Amino acid sequence: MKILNSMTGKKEELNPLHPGQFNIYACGPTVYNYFHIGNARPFIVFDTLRRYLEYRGYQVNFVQNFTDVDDKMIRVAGEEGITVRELGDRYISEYFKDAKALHIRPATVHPKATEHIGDIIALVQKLIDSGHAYELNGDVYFDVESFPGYGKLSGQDLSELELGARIGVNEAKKNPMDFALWKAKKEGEIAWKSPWGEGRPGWHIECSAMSMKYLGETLDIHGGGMDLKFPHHENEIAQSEAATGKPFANYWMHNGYINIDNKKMSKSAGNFFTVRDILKEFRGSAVRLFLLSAHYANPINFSRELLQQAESAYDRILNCRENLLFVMENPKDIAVDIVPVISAVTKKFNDAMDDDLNTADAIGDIFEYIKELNTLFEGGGREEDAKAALGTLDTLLGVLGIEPEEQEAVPQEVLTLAQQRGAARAEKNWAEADRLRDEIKALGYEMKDTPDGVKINKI
RNA sequence: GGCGCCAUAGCCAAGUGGUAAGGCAGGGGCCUGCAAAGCCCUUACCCCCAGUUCAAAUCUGGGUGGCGCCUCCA
Repeated sequence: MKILNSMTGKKEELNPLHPGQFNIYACGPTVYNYFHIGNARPFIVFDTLRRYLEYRGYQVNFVQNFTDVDDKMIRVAGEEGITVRELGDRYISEYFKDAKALHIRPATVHPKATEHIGDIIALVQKLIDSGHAYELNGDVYFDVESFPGYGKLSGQDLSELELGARIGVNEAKKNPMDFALWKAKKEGEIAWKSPWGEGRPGWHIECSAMSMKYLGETLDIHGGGMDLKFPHHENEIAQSEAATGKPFANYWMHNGYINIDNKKMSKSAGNFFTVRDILKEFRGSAVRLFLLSAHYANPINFSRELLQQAESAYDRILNCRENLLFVMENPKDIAVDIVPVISAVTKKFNDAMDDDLNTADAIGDIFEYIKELNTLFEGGGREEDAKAALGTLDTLLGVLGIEPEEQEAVPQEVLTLAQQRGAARAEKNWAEADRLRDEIKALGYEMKDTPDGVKINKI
């Protein structure tokens, strides 16, 4: 498999550090609010990467953190009159609800910053001891000039950066680009004891401390949104590599933004849609189909119309599944040569995914497969063939996290009406058949008559 | 100012040297008592101008338009 490594800007063969196993770290949310669809993109992209690697037989250790203490957390908790801890607990639990609805599997570990203060302090101390960080009135800063590779991920040159950089609040910093590893407590703020007095961790250090704790000093893949490339990921590299002297991550992956009217969606700009709200109107699988319909690194525009298109496309998938299910329940002794079709789609799908996780191409392959199945099974078929076809379809959809939700059972009342309609049709009593069809529709169900029987679906 | 990305049909979107996947929407047809589903047909001067090449949507140079990072942000 090849992956576009943001560090080198090139597509590279993805080889794990340890055979058969991938250690992946992805930056998770700051839990001060529901997450929006833009936040959801990396969750879904890296969940899909993880699913694909597992499908290809790798064991994947996937770590995604929760940032549960920072300026925003403190501010919002203050506004709501609750503790930072309470705020974090609330939105972590809300995160899991939305994530589940989007079929984002829980990570192997979801570490919280507040539960790793000891690890963070140890890492900061190590950086001070090795001359890469310095204390200043209870704050601790990373000395960017002590790390020669600073800027290598984002392609930024330290001397150029200084031109554009805002002058640091703390004029005493050695370099304006020096960033906080530890922040001294301000009145009323949550704080932990440390060798430099009471305070709390800076944002960047938590990811270094937690990723290395769970995945080792060198990760296979580190992922996140484009906007984290600088400074967050740059800083993670500086801290981690300064501390260990080893490469921090072998591959970096960055997903593109979700835009509204071609402008970046962000909480600060106020032009965002929460996943919670979107899920009131659209199904999780449709949202996933929408997000995976473009390459992960490209920007994608968000609109209701586009989501509606994804909904229709998803219906096409569901219809195919239903048709196969129907064949399985009403088998005919007509052999379908399904094996070559299955191996062909599997190969095409794998090739697409192997090429830097080209989900758009992979989805196209699935739809081609669907068209083939619709044709092959049009006149019915054997149960085993339909079962094999459906199994492959579900496997491939599963890699993309497109998983049909459990359907509620059709009520007996509707089944009875459907039977009556069947009888009326047999007698060619069309008026009665139409009446029953409308009655079923009024109950929220849709008829699909076939020569072999009746299919019933909830609308 | 520095660094970087994008431009393919009405709407999305693959394709990175050999004359354009797929989905949605529209039109026509088949099937069908009706409806639904499905199938077939149909819609592209690949932003512009040069250049390289037997051959370019694909490579090079120059434009034009749009976006992002450099400051919390997925």
